[in-house]
Amino acid sequence: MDLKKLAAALIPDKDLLPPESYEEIYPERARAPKAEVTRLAPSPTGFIHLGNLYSALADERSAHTTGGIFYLRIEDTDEKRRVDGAVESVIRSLDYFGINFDEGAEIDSPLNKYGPYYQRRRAEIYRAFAKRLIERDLAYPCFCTEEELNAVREEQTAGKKTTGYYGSYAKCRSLSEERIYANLAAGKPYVIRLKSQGSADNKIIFRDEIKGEVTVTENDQDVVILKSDGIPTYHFAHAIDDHFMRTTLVIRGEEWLSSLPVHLELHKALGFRPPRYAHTSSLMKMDGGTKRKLSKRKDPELSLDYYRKAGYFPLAVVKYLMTILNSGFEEWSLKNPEADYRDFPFKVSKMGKSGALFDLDKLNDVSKTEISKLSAEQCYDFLKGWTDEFGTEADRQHFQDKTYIIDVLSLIMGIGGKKRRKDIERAEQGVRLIDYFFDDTFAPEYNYRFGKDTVNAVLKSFAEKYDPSDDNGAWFAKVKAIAPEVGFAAEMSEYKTAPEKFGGNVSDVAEILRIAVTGKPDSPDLCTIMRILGKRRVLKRLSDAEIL
RNA sequence: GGCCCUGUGGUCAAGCGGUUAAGACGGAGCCCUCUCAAGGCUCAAUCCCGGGUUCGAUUCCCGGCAGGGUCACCA
Repeated sequence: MDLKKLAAALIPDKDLLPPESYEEIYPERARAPKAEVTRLAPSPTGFIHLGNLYSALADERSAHTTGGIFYLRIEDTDEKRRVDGAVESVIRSLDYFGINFDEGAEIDSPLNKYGPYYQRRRAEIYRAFAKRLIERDLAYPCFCTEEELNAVREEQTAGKKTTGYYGSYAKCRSLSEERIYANLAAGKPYVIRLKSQGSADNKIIFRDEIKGEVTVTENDQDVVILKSDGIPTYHFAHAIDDHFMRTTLVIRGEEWLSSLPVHLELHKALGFRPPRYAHTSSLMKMDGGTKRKLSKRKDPELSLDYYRKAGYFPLAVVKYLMTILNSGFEEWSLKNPEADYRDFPFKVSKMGKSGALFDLDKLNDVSKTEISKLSAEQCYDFLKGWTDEFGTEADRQHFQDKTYIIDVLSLIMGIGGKKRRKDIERAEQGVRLIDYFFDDTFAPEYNYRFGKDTVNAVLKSFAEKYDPSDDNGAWFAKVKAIAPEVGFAAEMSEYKTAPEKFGGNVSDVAEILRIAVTGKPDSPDLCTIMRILGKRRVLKRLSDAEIL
């Protein structure tokens, strides 16, 4: 059979470049020996999720800790799945979490010399190589219909055979020249398949950057490389793109491990040296009694929007992911609390081999400590950013008064002091925590644990003694002084030795005042709260709180 | 079902033939304290099972079992 003629008939494109020329068009990158070139290669199917972020972070860190390049390639070979605006959304979402590309689709960079970065725009490259494969008898046309393929699969399943297009099941592999041209003349649609040279009897020992030595079966499947619309499949596009974009390290989910033999054979057929691969274990979730991969449909916590809405600090999400990515990160963070996470010596080889369960408690903990490190200004910006988008009208109103909010936050969060409040995981909690500092959202619940006479006596007595210029010591001395007036112990030690002799103690006096002023039995330092609220408001709240 | 990956406390996990089997989150308790928060201290809790190899296996080998993944003209 005249393969050159066949190739020309199958891929009649006029001005395809000779495949070899691409080696010069996309030369090896000048880079330091250890610098990694990595990529994120999403299909533009819509919104990016936590799994993507996780993977992107591994890519980005691998590139940037080695002085390499991290680029964005769009795998848009499946027209049906395309969603408008998806690319911008990927870039924006990642940017929100502080992850940026050096190069690639929609990235404004002088480094963009390996594009186009959309696979649909690289059609001629794939077709040039497919043509070359046909000429070399490493690929052939297949006219099988979906029905025929399904029938074969059913037969294979029934006979407990390996499913797929291989060996004697690969009918079109041995089509006669006449038959091929007749089909072509009849206008039958066709795909181009790889003519596999492998055998399922052979094992390949492969070194994965995460899993270590992996034993896989050699590929013997005549996989489709060009679909009937002339667009490549993922497998084919991956081999060509990662070669010519000079990717050194392909980091992808472990669901790809099973198609690794295909990729290895494709690289061989194409005459490329394969990149190094790192197959990451996936994020899992506990469902019922068993673990399962986090799912886009079922699990809202997979969506990145979920974290934005809930008001997690973006850096916290990233750091949480870092703790899963490299377990040494957590210990390192503890030793270097002020350090930028980017200074951590990230290594793909240190990534866990087994799928980690997504742990909300841990995320909450990381988020708490990140928020507790914010300056008053940063805290204000963070909370304001959240209220602008997700808060109530009242919240937005409150955040107009920046100086007042900053005073409140400094107190509530303990900013500047030695004791930082460290229980705010999400912006929303922080915003709700300061409601009582505003008259319109002050919603007291007067749940006193003492009777009317005691409560009113405490309230009245304090109102008489109250002087806004008192410092903490003077303020507390006054609170103490009220205790004996209502039969409470002024000293805790005194109370502890004989609790039955008193109706209560100083902390109970403080509790009554606290409920009156903040509307709740718990709050930060009451003295400071009163100072921020101001005399007029304090006195009003004290009298409003009396039991009638 | 075939093939592949994984298997240390509830969770994330160090560990690479000899350890009292780290640490973190979560849980329980105590202390401190005007309450909350924070902080300090203490406690409970782990090597999937069975065979080997070895003086000695969590660690190496084999076999089970369990969980996950994958078997498309989707990526």
